[in-house]
Amino acid sequence: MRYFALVDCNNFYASCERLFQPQLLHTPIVVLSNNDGCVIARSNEAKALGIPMGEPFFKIRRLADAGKVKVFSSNFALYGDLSRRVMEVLASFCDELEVYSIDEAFMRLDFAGQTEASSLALAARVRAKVGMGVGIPVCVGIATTKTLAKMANHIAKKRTQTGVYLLHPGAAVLREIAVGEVWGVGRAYEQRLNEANIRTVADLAAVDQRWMRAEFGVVGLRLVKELNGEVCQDLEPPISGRQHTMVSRSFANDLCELAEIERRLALYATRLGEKLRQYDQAATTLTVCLWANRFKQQRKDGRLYFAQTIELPQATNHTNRLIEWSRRIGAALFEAGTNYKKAGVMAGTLVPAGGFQGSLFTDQQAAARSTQLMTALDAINRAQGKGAVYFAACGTGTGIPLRQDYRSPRYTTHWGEILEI
DNA sequence: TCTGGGGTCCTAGGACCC
DNA sequence: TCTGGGGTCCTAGGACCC
Repeated sequence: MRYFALVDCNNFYASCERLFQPQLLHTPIVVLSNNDGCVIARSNEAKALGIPMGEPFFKIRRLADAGKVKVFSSNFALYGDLSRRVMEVLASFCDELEVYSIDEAFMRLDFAGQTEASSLALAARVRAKVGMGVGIPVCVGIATTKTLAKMANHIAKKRTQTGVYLLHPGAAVLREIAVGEVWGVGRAYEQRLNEANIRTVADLAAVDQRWMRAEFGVVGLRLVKELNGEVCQDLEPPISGRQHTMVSRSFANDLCELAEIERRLALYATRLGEKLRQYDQAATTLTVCLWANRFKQQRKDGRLYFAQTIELPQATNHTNRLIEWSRRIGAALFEAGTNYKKAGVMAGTLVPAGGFQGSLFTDQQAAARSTQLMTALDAINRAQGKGAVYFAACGTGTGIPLRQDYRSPRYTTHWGEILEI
């Protein structure tokens, strides 16, 4: 029998912070988004205090000031490094691993000839090895489809002491779990399902599939099939097949000047070029997006989102080209008198770098020189630290001003911040 | 005062073609 | 009372995920 196992780190960002400050083991912890905007991770103790996911920080500042909850700015250098270590351990247990997000992965397990008990024992070994080797607590859910494995993981987290669970379709426990907990059922679907008197996972699994297809399309139909043990989603291949990639950031304060927005776009385009070159990809289209501040509604038509896409004359991952076009599109989108809150640059229809068709009019020598320049730029920035060399369009300041009042040290990725004992 | 940053997939509707 | 219809391609928007 082939199974999927979903391994999910418990309260991942909070667990990462705790790993280096073990005295916080039973303290409520929250981790904030960029610019310390809102809560993106909570320890169990913080959840118990009633702090919701996505809560704006200013609403819980009093709790923090009173010492009721320990607050961290997000430290993605640390989380990314610990994630990599967790995934390495998981990879040692199976041939096929799909890293689904920074804190969870699907494993393909072949349990031929194994009993249920020995499967659970394997899951327990995975859990123990990640705990010992990296220090991050995880839960493991096992089932015959990905959707059921997600559900099994949910049960492992909420309803077991062992942190592992093997789920069969039709299990009685599904009658006790709200339909909104199903992977793929968000707020909107949950409301519509409830209106149709479908309230538990078991209700959804038992629903008429033709009705589901008509009401919720193929997405809904797949959900129901997977809940009944019919495989509709296999493991995804790694990221090489990605459709597009994006760099976007909210600003610490609203921006109203084109020059400042162009500078941000240049910075984001720089990062975008790095991402593309890292995976040997090139963009054939480029989109620039601007968001107006939705809490300062100023337009009569209520529009908050402005975007424009262009087809690049030639696929590229060169920072100078990306900056040039980003600024040009940004200037076309910009309207004076609008408070902008966020901007982004997106590369679309990605193709393998080097493999793409040059235009008839491409200056081959200039293109080769530009490629050399990018290689040198990346090498220097790797050696000297991010942002050691950059384009003048990014301004001469210190990069993007980011509010990070509560950031922990980058213990594992920065020599200057290594843990001292 | 202060509200994240990535991604995916699907569908509806418009443009255009014959 | 009036109405073409069927195909493709593209984009915008909405749902979901973490």
